[in-house]
Amino acid sequence: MTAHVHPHLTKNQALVFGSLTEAEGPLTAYAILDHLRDSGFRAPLQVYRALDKLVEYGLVHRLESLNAFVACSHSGCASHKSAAFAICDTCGQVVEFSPDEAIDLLTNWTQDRGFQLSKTTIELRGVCQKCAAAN
Amino acid sequence: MTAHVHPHLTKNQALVFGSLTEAEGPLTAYAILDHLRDSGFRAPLQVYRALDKLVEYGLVHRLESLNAFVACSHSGCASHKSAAFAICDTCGQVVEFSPDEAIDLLTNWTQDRGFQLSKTTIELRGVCQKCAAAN
DNA sequence: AGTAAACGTGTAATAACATTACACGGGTGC
DNA sequence: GCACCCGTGTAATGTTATTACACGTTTACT
Repeated sequence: MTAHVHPHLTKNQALVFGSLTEAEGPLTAYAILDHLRDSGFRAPLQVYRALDKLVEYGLVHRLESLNAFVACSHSGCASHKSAAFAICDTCGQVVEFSPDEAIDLLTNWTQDRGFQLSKTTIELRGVCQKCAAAN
Repeated sequence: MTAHVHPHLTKNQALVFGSLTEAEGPLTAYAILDHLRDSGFRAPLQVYRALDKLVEYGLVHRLESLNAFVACSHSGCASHKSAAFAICDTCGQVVEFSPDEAIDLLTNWTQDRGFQLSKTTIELRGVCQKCAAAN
């Protein structure tokens, strides 16, 4: 982080980022590859390379529990220290939020133990209000 | 959850659980398979089936960011509401802890939004004190 | 005892996710 | 010019997880 707010995106990075921003929810690398076949993508590596950079720039997050990727909700806004995700197992929708207090508590835990934290993963799985209401 | 504290383990489940408790740190399903070849294991599915049950019983946790599994530190003790993991990227050691306050905050967030939480994943990646000291 | 249901097991094949290795091309700066 | 860095293209391979099918054991009900 401490990244450029508007890093220059290469052609492939822009295509991958476009796929993710157009999508309603998270996409796997191979789903992105399929979307971009018409744009000339041929191999998984083209997607993974772009994703690596986009994640590094903070424009995209990886969802570990899904092996998938989402565009950051706060693009252009580097205000949050770290992100958490509520993932609906019924409709696949993902809500990104910034539980700063909870993250502070976790960060304190690590500092108390001399653990040098580099990445925090918080993912909440369940059923969103809309899907729960729909039974 | 609300599981038996001492569920009966089948032969395969006991073998897989044994591999994980003997191991220093997390193991992938295929690493477990390799360990158990001499005990007659032949296919990944034998491992995955046992792991599914062990996770269901609360005896084993899956580490999403590692695609690996660890024996629960609190085996036989169902006291914690949910677990978090500090994972050292240098030595691979995993420390399990129960950040109840942080989890309460996250749970409140979901309740405020009518999100029915079923699973919480909290994984902290970084470098443990020992490895940091060793440079 | 007979038998159906539930569960565990064994095996093979395949699907899904991710990386390594190698070659090439376009810029930048000496 | 040429060395260096970065992005790209392609193929092959490695790693993680699931589906499908067959069979055996236990449980529980009649």
